[in-house]
Amino acid sequence: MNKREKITDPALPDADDGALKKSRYHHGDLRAGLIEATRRLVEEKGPDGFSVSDACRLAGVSTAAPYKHFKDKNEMLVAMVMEGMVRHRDNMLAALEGIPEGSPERVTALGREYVNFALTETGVFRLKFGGFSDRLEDPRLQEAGQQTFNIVLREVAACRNEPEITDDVRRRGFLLWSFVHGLSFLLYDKKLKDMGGDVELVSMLTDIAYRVLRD
Amino acid sequence: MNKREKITDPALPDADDGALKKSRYHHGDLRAGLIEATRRLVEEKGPDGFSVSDACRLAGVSTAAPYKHFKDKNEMLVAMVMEGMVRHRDNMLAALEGIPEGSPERVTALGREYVNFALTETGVFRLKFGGFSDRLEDPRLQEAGQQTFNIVLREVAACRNEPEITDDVRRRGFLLWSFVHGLSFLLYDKKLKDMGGDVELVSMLTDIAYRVLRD
DNA sequence: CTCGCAAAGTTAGTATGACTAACATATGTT
DNA sequence: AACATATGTTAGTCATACTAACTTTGCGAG
Repeated sequence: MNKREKITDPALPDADDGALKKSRYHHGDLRAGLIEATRRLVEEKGPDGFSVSDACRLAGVSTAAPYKHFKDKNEMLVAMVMEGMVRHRDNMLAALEGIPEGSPERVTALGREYVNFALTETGVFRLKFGGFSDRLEDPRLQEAGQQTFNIVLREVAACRNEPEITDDVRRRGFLLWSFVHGLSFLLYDKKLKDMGGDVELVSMLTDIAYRVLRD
Repeated sequence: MNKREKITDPALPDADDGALKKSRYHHGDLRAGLIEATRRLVEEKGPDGFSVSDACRLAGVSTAAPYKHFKDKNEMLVAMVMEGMVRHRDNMLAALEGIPEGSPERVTALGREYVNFALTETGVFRLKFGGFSDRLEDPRLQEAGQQTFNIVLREVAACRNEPEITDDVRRRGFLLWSFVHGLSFLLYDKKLKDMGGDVELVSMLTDIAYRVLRD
């Protein structure tokens, strides 16, 4: 899915030495490079283990370089999470492909993809929802999240044969969201395994969707 | 930014203020004092805004003092969260008082108290479940959480007229936990208000308990 | 009672990380 | 070609986690 090269091109060891050290003073697209480095490190070390210095080392620049592109560490994280949310939304939309309109399977597909993202891009997910710092409450992030939730609401409305997104639809959507959201956290924490549960994720999602979409 | 003074009353140095600081060379119970300071600060500044130095200032000791009682910052947090989990469990047990055995109201009462704790002691809750650092995965914390979940399982079993905690009970309990867990996160993030929802927490809990405990 | 030792504090110092200031180099109009 | 600007660097400040080595205090054995 993601084809990423090394962030800093190894930049061939200057075959013609003697000449001035002409090896790329400018990175090319450091902003993107830093976001990618941030993403990797957050996934690897966790949101609180991440440091700007590490990102700089990964990107191969000095520790002052990021501040030409981001106000501070927090803005780096916000930018990274923002990209993640876009992927999140795209993945959810893609998960709907080929499933007939108005069927509950569309809702469970969204749920599965939600959990999947949370478990795959744990760092992003936890930064966005884990209550890391109040500082991460950027309006653009809120907006992106809202858009994603609207996808769910649309499907719930379709399942309920509602032409509009009514309060009832919103309520059911929120119930489903709560469940899937909590599930994401608990599965990451391995709570299911801890209690010796051998429950299948899909059957659980189907179960809850059935319960919440009915009546 | 740091306008912090000592919180404890500077007057009456010999008075036992029972708070965080004693004026003697030896604190008396610095371990407890530091845990309390940690709790306050985590609630105030958030889990990631917390610093050992701040806790020391609050407790009125030097920045090296904590290391006579805790291995490192992480152990301070673990100790603090541990105390929180005990409160959490006690609160949930207390919430059951006076509600007839085997009634679904007992389950919703547990849910209400769960959410209430998450919203009241946000810092503790997020430290435990927000996925801060893997380092916080102390077996004693896992154990404490398991005990609390067992309270839920017992009530679910009673509602279902099961003498034992069967796989079915465990499954339904887990569904409920997921929901309430996710709800805790979303409510803190104010997602409900953001979507213009005017849904009552209690009615929502009753709703979901009804759906999951039935059939 | 007091002696001495361990527990519990202290000060001073190291290492690392976030961020800033001042300087250096590349880049793209014109 | 030249300058303005974007983008990068080095060097330094400040805060924090943690350690080392010293000091004070409580307390138990003789």
